Amino acid sequence: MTDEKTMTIREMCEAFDVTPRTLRFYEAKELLFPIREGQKRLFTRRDRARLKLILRGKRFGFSLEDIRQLLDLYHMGDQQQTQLAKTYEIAQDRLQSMIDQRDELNEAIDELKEQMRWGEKMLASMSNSKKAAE
Amino acid sequence: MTDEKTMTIREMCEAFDVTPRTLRFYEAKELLFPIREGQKRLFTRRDRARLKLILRGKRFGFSLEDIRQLLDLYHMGDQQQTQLAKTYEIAQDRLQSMIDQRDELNEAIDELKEQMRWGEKMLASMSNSKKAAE
DNA sequence: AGGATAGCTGACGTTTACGTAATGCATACG
DNA sequence: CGTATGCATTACGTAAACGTCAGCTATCCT
Repeated sequence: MTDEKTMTIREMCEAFDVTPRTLRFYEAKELLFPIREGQKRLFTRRDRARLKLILRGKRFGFSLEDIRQLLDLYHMGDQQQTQLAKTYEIAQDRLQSMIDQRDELNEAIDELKEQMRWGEKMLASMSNSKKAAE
Repeated sequence: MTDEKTMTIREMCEAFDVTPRTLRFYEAKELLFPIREGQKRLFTRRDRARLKLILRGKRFGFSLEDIRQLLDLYHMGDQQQTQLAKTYEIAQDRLQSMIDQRDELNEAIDELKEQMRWGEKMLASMSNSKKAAE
């Protein structure tokens, strides 16, 4: 057993800094599949792995629906071949868009740095002329 | 005059692949400032530059409000010093978050590639056992 | 003059991703 | 035994970012 301990909803919330509402919402949208003990949710190692990917995907600006499709790639042990192939294609597309996004991000970073150098010069010259006026 | 030609709302829409509603919405939110000829909007070179940055920001997952603040950095000729300094700070924060995002994106790309190699192996072995069964 | 075309202003509708009560069950605690 | 605590389910509310539709103008064309 590789750390097959389950967590309550509160423990999850503290561990990942989300609200209970968020976790229940993700379950409703079939992004997480906590098991039930009575009526209580118990989150497994698998749920934790998925939640980590969900939160990361969100930081990249992907929608929950986008993320849901990608998640299958990380948990496809029992899939059919055709389903797996489709998932693989989706993953390829997503990978490409992530690479594109990274490249554009690099460009944007360089441009912003450039602008900020300009801003520094402006700040410097403004504080100079202010000193001269005193 | 450095290409100081204005564009109608339709021309903008085709050039940037957005709807008129979007452009009017951005104006209402003070992201764009088209001049008026009668009651018609005329978009300037400045608006085009800003729109390009807006759309890019959106692809990075920034909110319009985030973007609005950043935009000031690119068009701060007539600002006061204090205002400029504040804008500069905002830009620094944003730059850092973009760098963080890029780094995390690189990690995610590597992980996804790894998963896909695994998926390829699965696909291969599944098609093998299928051939063997025939 | 009478459309067709392009743009305008409200104003209400929609989707996404949750927030926020209101109400109910179950268990632990003094 | 009562109550406080933790989690549950409905269900309605909300902010962001537009979509959509109705009704009004100005202009150009024949």
